[in-house]
Amino acid sequence: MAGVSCSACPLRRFRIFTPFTPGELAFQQDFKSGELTADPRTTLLMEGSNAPQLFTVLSGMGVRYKTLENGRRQVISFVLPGDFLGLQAGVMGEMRHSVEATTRMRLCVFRREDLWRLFQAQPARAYDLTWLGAIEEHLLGETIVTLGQRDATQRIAWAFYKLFRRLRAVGLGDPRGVPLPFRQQDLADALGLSLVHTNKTLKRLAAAGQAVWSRGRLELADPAALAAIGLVDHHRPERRPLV
Amino acid sequence: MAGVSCSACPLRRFRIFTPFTPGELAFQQDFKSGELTADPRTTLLMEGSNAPQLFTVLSGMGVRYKTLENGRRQVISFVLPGDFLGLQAGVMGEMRHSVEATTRMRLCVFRREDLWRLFQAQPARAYDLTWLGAIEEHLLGETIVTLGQRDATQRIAWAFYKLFRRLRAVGLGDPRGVPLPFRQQDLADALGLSLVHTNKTLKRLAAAGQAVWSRGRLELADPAALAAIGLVDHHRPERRPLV
DNA sequence: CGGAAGATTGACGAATTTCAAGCAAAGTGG
DNA sequence: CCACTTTGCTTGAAATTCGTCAATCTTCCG
Repeated sequence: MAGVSCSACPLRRFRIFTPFTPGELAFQQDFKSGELTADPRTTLLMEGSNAPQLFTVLSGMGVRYKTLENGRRQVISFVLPGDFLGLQAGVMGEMRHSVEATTRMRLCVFRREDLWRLFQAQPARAYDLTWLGAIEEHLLGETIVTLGQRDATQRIAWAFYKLFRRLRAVGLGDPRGVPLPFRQQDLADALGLSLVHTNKTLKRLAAAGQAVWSRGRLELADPAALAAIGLVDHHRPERRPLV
Repeated sequence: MAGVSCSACPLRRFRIFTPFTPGELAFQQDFKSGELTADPRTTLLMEGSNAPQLFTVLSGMGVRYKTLENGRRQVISFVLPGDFLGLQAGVMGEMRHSVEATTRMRLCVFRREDLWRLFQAQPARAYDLTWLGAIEEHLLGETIVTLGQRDATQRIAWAFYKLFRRLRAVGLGDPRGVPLPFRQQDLADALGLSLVHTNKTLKRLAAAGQAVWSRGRLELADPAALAAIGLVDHHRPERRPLV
């Protein structure tokens, strides 16, 4: 699976090769590279934990989620290559949601102290980080709009379109389709729908020839048409020139 | 209405008294103080605009919202004293949602250029800003969980409890209740519910003696009980010591 | 081959939306 | 000060989306 170069990490200048307590996490770590590999199902960050690590996703995918007392799970967002993980814990002191690897993932690891040193010594990089945060905040805002105002078909169309664009932007897939290694249950939990209703809506989208998602691959006949169904708000966030 | 001191602005050292084009916005501005007053219904930031201003809310309340092509509106979050507005535009170049004043508001104004100068010269303040961003991101994540997994009663209980806590934290109201000058329609749009269903659910909460919201004031008999109904995740974000 | 995880389907019920009025409070102009 | 208007709140009934239950099927893997 293609990925993102480690040179894309906002903190790359401050990379520190943090050894983990052996067995502390089910990670295999390559100390030479400062990278880390996580197997599918591994919890990278756990809600309530005071994780001292920050990650940049180099390759692989996962989910951020939160579990309620009543057992229901909400997937807050899908984690794709290029995403930055742990800023919340880094800055608030504690994760308020969990992050789990869906596929095998490669990650670039930093320590929390690096974050503060970054702000002191590399304002441009700190600004980049804030930019990443704003992008993420924007995505969460759009997700709120989706959960609040769109019906099942629109939600799925919206999600498919956004995932397609995000994945294409990091070089994955081709103009016809992208890898999407999640379960229907993950999508249902992300969109606030039941598994059954998600399944039936998926079926309808496929029957209509608009989107086929099977065996971990999402194929879109006409992304623009799907965007229209999902009432997608077109906007390409661009890096704002400093000043 | 009580408020927040301007000295709480993360950018206070960089305050610049930006004169607006007269009549450009329906604002009354006090040039001497670098503050700005917005009347109810005034749009502070508009979706799609390239607003050169950033604000800290000193007093008053408003809503962030986004309107869909189909006319439906989603309130992304309620804007309370102490909130920072416009970071998205400041860093992404364009607002992706609008912000409207509900009550009369007092704001502290900055220019976008100040943001970059802040990162260069005041790393601690830049860090504060990132901290604010992380808090906001956390709130949006919780909102997603609410819209995705909670039913109408739980959503309203959750919203009431969170608003109560946030308002109390900035010194508004008293242990029995807080000012909440929004319309039922605003709450409905924030929680992804219809006005009718919101109204009936509010009625039930009031009849059960759990929360009474009328004439702009929200009274909670027992905040903890309401939190339980709303399955609220207890957590008090604290300022993380640097390093 | 057997087991487990995930996908699929139909039937039924519950939560929520929409539609359609009517009511109350607060402003506005004469 | 009073019609008149506007905005927001309230209520009932009908329509619908969506969730739950229960079962079956498929795929994958050891």
